[in-house]
Amino acid sequence: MLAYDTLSRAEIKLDLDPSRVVRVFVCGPTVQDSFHIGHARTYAFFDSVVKYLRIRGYSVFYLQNITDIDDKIINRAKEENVSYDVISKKYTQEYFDLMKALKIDSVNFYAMATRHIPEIIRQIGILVDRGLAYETSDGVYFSVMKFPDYGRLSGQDLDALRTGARVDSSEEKMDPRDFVIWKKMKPGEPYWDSPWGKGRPGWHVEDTAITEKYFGPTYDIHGAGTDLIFPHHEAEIAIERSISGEPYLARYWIHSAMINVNQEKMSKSLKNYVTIRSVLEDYLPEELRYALLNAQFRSNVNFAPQLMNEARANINAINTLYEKLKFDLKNRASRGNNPFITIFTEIFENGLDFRNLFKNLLLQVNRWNSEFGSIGLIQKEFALEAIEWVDSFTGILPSGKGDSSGDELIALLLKLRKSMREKKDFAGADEIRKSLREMGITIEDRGEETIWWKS
RNA sequence: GGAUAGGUGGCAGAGCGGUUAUGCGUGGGACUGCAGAUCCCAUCUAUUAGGGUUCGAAUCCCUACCUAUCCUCCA
Repeated sequence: MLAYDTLSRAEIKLDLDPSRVVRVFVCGPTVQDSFHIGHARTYAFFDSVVKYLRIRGYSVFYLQNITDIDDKIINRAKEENVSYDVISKKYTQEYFDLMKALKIDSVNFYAMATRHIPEIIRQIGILVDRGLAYETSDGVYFSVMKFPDYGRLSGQDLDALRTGARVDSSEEKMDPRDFVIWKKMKPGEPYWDSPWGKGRPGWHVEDTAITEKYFGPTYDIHGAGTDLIFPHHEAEIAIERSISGEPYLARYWIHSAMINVNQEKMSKSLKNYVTIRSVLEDYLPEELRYALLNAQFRSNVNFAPQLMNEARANINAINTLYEKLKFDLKNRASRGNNPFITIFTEIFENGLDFRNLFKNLLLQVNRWNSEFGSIGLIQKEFALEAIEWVDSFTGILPSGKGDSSGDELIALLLKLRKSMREKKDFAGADEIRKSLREMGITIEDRGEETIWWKS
């Protein structure tokens, strides 16, 4: 399986040991505000990648952190005049609700930062003891000068960083590039006790403390959005190597690109922030997943109406064929070696290429449709199985409304409609079709019989 | 200014030295009682600009211009 590795700056073969647990860590969100489709892209992508690995027989432990203490959370709490954890709990819940809605359910464990304070303090202690971090009046900082490899992952030149005008050079930091690993509390702020006084952890150590606890000093795949490469992952590498001596805390670094709106990255100041919730008001979760996955993961995706419309059209085409196949294959039989799955596997593993996978699925859907009347049951079995296989990790088939409580009513209505059509009462028949449509039922006349499904 | 990706038809987006991908959109047709879905055909006759290498370039090299992301919290 090939994938682009940020550290190698090349597409490389992922060498994973099938006899051991594959350890995957993806940076989770800071629970400070509503979540947007950028979050959805990153988490849907890794959700599908992990599910794929599992399909291929790997046992994957997928760990994600949740940053539930942070300046932004504190500021938000101040604005709303509530305790910080009112904010963090509210948005943690929203996050989980949205992930569920998007069928992102492959994470084994969500690690809250505030539940790992002892581990964080332990790591900071080691860094201070070794002279790699120092204390000031407002916190503890990691000294970047002591870590010559800083910048390796992101291709940043340390000297260029030094001259960069936008680096925050305030306070008593020895070097403007140094990053905070412990923030001392200001009056009224939440705090935990530490050898450096009351305060809270900095962002970067949070993740290294968590991954070290569950995975040890190294693990297999570290994922996140590209915007976290610098300084966050750079800092993680600096911290963990300083502690463990292992070169890089993860063997492979996979970063998914950004979602843009009007060709610009979403941001609050530009007011081009598209929330997951707002998209789900108009589109199915599966349509969103398709739209977000349907790109090479290293390419920025511009979010526009056409993107969602295209997703809707394609999802509909796949789903329609899927329903028709299911109708024809009431008694399923497993056929073994499915040639389509073999092809799709090869396509996908060439760079985790969801876009190419979908493209080829669609090409097949077109062929299956055009030959629908003439292909045999075995081919239909293969087709159905192949579609389900793709869905099993991409999650693009509409789940529909699971309950079958209305099925009898639908059958009755269709029977009624059939007799109306026989009597040429097309106005009445169309009225029934229209009502079913409003109930979310799609029907298709096929000679004598009419098939239907929920959509 | 530095780092990293790019600049392909109305839009999205493959191809990475030699068969004018593909999807969406649009137009026409088939099927249907009709509609949708589906299928067929077509359309758009595209490769930022200028040099170069080559028998041959969207694909390699040079120059220019342009765009996005990162260099600050960020998925």
